[in-house]
Amino acid sequence: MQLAEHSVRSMREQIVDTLRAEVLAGAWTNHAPVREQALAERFGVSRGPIRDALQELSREGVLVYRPNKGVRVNTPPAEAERQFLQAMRREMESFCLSQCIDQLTPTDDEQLAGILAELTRACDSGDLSSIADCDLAMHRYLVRSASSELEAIWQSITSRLLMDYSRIDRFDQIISEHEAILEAVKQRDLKSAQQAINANII
Amino acid sequence: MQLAEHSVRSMREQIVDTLRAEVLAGAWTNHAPVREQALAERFGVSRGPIRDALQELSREGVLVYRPNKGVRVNTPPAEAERQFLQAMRREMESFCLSQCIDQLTPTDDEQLAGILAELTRACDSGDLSSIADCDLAMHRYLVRSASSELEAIWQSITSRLLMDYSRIDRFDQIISEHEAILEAVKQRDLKSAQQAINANII
DNA sequence: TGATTGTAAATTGTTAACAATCCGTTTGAC
DNA sequence: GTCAAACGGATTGTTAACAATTTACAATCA
Repeated sequence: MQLAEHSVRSMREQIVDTLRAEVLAGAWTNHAPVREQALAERFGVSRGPIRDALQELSREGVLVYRPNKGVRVNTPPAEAERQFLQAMRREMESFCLSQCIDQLTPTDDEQLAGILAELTRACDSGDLSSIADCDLAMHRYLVRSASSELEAIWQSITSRLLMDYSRIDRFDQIISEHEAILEAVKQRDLKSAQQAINANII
Repeated sequence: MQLAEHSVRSMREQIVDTLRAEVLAGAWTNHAPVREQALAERFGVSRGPIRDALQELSREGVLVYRPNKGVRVNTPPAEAERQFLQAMRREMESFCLSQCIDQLTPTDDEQLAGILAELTRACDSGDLSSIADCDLAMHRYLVRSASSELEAIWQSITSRLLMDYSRIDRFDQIISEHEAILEAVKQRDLKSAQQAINANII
């Protein structure tokens, strides 16, 4: 349940999180290849950690790696695959809820409330990248509370699903959906929480 | 459907495949940390490609990475998690079969028959590492035929499941189960193939 | 013209040296 | 004797230079 060791974000993790958020927010096209040197200069490090980050994002499905040719932004999955991944994500989050909900503490409730508050701010300011970030942060928090093992799998499913994340509109709806999730979790009401999550994953 | 570009195995992929097979065959304990320098000397390369391989295996769940402390062999999942992962693997392979079975060619049949032949040889010689390898190779072939995207997710699920792969006995049963899979696939009989796969994934 | 080969620049892949961190041991104060 | 700080070897993290490969473009030939 504890999320210790989290202040220790390695250089690679920071780069990964930044780049993933940008790609999923649609900031990059998949026409031009991603150049290591340019990213190294931007982040003020050498190409080593950049290569590490690009490799991780490739394994996650955000980028595509081809030997000796570098990486590009991945394309969204085909429709049948997308529906299957969606079903997997639902099942996974339902399972994680069932595993963790009875072990959550008031501290966890506060953490989730904090994420919700940040999501609200992001919606107010219309910061798409930040909205996508906060949206995922709440789901990730629950998955991680259940199992850090499943978190990696959840991430690669979710990243692939969000490769065509064109659904960032209806800010008020996003907020209310996440309020419903938080409320059900606070009540430790598994069934309601699972329903709220399923309603949010469309 | 084509599996082109497969002769181009990068150094990293070769190392990853070798180490994964060894860990899943139980050749390593999780008591001692994995040392980069030792592996570099063994494979005759510098630490760079080794680090890449270890990072990939960590993301896959075979190893566990801790900043500044290197990697160790991962521990098997808890029982509830194991059952969930098993269900995911079944659903995933069923889905992949439904996607690819009608597009398989006689060439694919030959490939699968070749894997089965190699599995039989491995069982005869009792080479556990090779048995595990061939077992997975047939499943992977079908998953990859459906979607190279899903292959990465399938791999990380399967690797975690096989962290306690103590079930390598009954060689004759392993062979007959895979013969049943191949036969159903050859007939392009989706239902039978899915049943055969489900029977094999225990 | 159109295809093909040769060449140079750009890019990725690998290496070895250096920096930062961890961990077991020793040292020293109390 | 016990505990904590300091030392030193071992290990991981990062960097910059070098090697191998790809790519774009120009020159050559049918």
